[in-house]
Amino acid sequence: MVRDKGLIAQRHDEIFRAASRVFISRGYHQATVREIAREAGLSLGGLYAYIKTKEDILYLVFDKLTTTLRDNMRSAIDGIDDPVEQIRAALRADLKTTAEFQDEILLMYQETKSLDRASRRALLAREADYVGFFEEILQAGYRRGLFQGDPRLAADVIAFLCSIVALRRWNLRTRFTSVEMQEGLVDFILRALGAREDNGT
Amino acid sequence: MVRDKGLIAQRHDEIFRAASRVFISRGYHQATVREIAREAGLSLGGLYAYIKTKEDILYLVFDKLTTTLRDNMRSAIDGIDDPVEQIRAALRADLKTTAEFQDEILLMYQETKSLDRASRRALLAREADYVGFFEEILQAGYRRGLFQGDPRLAADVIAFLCSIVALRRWNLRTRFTSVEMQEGLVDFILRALGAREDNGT
Amino acid sequence: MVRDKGLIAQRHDEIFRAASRVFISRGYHQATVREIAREAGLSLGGLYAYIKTKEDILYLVFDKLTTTLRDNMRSAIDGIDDPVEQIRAALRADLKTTAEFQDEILLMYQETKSLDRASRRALLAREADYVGFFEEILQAGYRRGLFQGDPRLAADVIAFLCSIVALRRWNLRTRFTSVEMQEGLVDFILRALGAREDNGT
Amino acid sequence: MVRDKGLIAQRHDEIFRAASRVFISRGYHQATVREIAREAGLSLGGLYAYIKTKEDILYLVFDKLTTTLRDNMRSAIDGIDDPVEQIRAALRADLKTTAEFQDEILLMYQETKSLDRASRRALLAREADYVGFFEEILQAGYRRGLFQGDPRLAADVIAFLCSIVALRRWNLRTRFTSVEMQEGLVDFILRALGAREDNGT
DNA sequence: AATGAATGAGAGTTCATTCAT
DNA sequence: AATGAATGAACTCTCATTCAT
Repeated sequence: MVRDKGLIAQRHDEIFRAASRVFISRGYHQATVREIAREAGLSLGGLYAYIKTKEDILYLVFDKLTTTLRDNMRSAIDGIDDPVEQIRAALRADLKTTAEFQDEILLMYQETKSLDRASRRALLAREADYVGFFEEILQAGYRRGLFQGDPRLAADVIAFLCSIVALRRWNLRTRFTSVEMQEGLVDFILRALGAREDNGT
Repeated sequence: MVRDKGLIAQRHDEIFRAASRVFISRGYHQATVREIAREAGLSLGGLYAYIKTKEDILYLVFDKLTTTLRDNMRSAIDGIDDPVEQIRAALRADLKTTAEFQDEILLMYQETKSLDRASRRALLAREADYVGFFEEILQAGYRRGLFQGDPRLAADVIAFLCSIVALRRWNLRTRFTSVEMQEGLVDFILRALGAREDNGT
Repeated sequence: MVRDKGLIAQRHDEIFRAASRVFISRGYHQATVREIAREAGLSLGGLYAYIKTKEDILYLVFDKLTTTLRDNMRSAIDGIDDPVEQIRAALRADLKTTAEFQDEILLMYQETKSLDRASRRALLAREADYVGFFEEILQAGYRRGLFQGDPRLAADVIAFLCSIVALRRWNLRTRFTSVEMQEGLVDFILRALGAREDNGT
Repeated sequence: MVRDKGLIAQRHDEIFRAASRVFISRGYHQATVREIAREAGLSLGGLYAYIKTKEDILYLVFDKLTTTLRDNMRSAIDGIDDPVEQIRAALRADLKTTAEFQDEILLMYQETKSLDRASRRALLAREADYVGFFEEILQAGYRRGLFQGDPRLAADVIAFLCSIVALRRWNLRTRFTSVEMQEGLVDFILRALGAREDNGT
């Protein structure tokens, strides 16, 4: 309905931010489109000029989020060669981003099911890609004898483990500081990988 | 409304089973109380004789589930003394139960937020108890020098990691068999714990 | 808003054509003003410079249509003197025009009710005028003893009967060719009028 | 949703009556389901226990109407043998019923288009059946040499002509009494059919 | 103790119309 | 004279819950 590309991008960003807040505080089903419109500073009809359905808003939120996660990950491992250092950097980046967007990530675990088939598939494909980052690093290290165990499974496990920060926050935050948690997790994972220093041999 | 205790227990069990099926296949919000009543073989009014709100049914489902998980865990580690063997048994039990109730566990992660404050707290307290099983074992092993790292954090991490079976099934089941996954996870975790054989010294 | 009379006439014609297409294919209520604007090659605001409400567009369509019907009728009977031949010519003209504008005529029967009181009255007055064409011919023939029955009622009946082509197309077109239908109707009506050749007496 | 068959039949009848009134006075699109519910003495949700969509209500109205028309027609020609007398009886019955249900019949012409494809087809098939009543009579008379012209076309024309009472009421009622109109139409049609008395030869 | 018809608040969505640019 | 983004009232439909029977 609205033609102006720049305006659409700007509004989508506003809607993304407003919807994230509303979905996080009320949940997808409890949230009303009216609330999102109000939070985004739009009228109800105005909001509907930029989306087709309520579900579209949810997808918009997830789309922005996964794009951010991927970009953060990419720049974190850029320029590092040693697989062990890459894994360390990737883990820290993931844990940091997960901590930053813990509400959004929790939302994603809770509400991916509310997307239609096509959107859900698209989203899960992105998630699988994300696991791919870890897998590539692990495979490279494995070939050089730096890691133990199956690198494919480890990639899935590691990617999942980082989300503990978001999914078990209710429990963790009463027991550990963020630093304890992040360093503890990195150590845990590096031990699990049997990581040894790359001495170049 | 209904007084007969035995009847209440029996009906609750029927409702639990029916509601699990309906919530799992349709999601909590999409599921209607009518559907649950029909699936439980009760009339709508009849169902309301045993519950007060729709949310009650959700809590009932989670209550039965967490009870089952705890009981399974208890009997799994019963009679084993060596902490490493205990952890191994606990992990296998958890992974097995998680695989068996993967739908229910996924539901619990997705819909705990739909409970009211009090029910949510009660549920999370049970979850924390569950982590306690792992923690006790790890503490015992740590005191004997069998494990590395912080046992408190490790307990949380391990308990969470087992739920990967339910939460990332969409990805894992296309890449691994259940046995690969379960054995791979046990190995991964034992390496992370730096587990060494208890030689009694 | 727009002052230029020539421009107004031209735009009205474009709007009439666009709106006819849209109303016919989607129905008056289903049609949106946006669609009409797009079909007319105007912007939404642009369209509103030439009409005041959606209903105005409907009236415009009916106005153009009834004007065309009346003009066609006038030129069809122009220059014919014998009432029987006049009736024959009028019928053929009406049937031909009705077949040509069957969609528009169907629309008029369906949506006249959607006009406001004043517009509806104006439209029905034109329709009554149209019946007048037939009545004048019949009255003239009746005075010369060429027709039987009440010429006033016959006029209404005949005018209505021609619209069968538009209103019952769904049924007729599966059973008759256009020529069968048109000739059959003319014969039917002439028999009903008890039409006899004007032998001048 | 509601199980009780008797109750469903009774409510459907109430809904039919209420909806007829509302649709006739406001038109299908202007009418709201709330109005229909109120007019039927039901709550909004209560109404929806007996219908699935607003369109269902429209179909219900048309269904009851066409059933009534057909039944009236059947009993009108029952027991008459002479085709001319049958046609006369059929015409009178049709004109009488059409006059009685003129609002409903006008509504049917206006709003059949608002039904979905399947319902529309079902309705038009009933209409075609109705034409069949006339056609059978005409064919029988034609074989005995009592009528002129194509009986198939005549059947369509006659069936349509009777609806003039409903479709052109706005014009006719200012010019004729009901009796004038009905008798005038019967005469018009019998002349058009070239009907002659059946003298048994 | 059981039934299921009834309630009505509230949801997502559409679209005629306006008006700042 | 033209544009199209914005408005918000109004619509259809759903469903947790109640309560007369």
